[in-house]
Amino acid sequence: MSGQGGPGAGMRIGDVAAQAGVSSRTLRYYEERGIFKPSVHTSGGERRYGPEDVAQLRRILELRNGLGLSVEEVRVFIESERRLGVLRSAYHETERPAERMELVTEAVAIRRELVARIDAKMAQLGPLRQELLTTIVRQEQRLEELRQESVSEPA
Amino acid sequence: MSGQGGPGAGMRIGDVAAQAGVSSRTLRYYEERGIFKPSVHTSGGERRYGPEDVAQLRRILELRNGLGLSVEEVRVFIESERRLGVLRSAYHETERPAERMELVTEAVAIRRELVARIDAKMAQLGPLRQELLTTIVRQEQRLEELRQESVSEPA
DNA sequence: TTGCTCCTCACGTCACGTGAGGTGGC
DNA sequence: TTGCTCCTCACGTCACGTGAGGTGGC
Repeated sequence: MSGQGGPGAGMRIGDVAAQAGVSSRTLRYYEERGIFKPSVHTSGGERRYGPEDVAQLRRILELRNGLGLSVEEVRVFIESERRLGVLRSAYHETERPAERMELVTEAVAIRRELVARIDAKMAQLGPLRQELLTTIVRQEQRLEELRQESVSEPA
Repeated sequence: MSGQGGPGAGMRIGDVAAQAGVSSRTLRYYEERGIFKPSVHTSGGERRYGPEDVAQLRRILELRNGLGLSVEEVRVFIESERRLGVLRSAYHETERPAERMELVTEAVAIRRELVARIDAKMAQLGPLRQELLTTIVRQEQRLEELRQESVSEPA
């Protein structure tokens, strides 16, 4: 036992937030909205986050930053992942095939929709990037011209 | 004169909004924040938008949706484009080379930063997309298995 | 004991959504 | 004249930001 490197167990909210590039307030807000809670609260009332919590947070921010999902949309996705985890651990036991098929079908639909969103976003980003680069190249040529002018005609 | 196809000149706010996939409120809000105003107001106080306005709006939404820029960030970008337009039209007249170089340098910097943002976003989206697809394939295999089960073992 | 971070209210802000009540245009 | 859309307040909401005032832990 021990060798955990720390006092209690898990990281404090400020460290988790800083590492993820968000504020402590954001983590508390996510907890309030039911999408991200710490595995442990200390007796003094402080939140402590384990490695799985940190991984979960990374996932949430990936969906938020990359796809611009709302907190509610993230909640639906996380919920679907959680239910699939339950399903996997109870693979051939309690659940009836019909129920499992329903869950998996729903999960596939959610993921398909996310892929569609990603594709739509990338279809926007590609041309925009290309256009910006073209403009940059053109403006750098203009800069070079202006540099020549300001040398040959100083005042 | 005339042959414009419409009564006054330009589109009404509801049509512009619907075509762009946003609400009228959003357009009024953008006007309030100084990033998007109609070229004409009718005597009755209604907003009328021309084709250049529609193109401008498309650009704004591209930056908002694709990159998640705030209204203020969009304003800075639009402002930079506007000043470059002025610069271009007054190419060899009023502006001194030093001023022009300053403006162009600033514009290049803004665009470089946007390209960097796009690259960062695409670097996030690619792997996420791949992971979702992998999961989808795996879950569809599971669905097929469950289908087999529900046939061979109906009750 | 002193800092530092944490805690819970609670009000502020950004980007709109959503009526309330009234006027303009085909 | 009747609908429909437009107008301006103005309050509501979502996702946090930002102190206010107080407690916990190295």
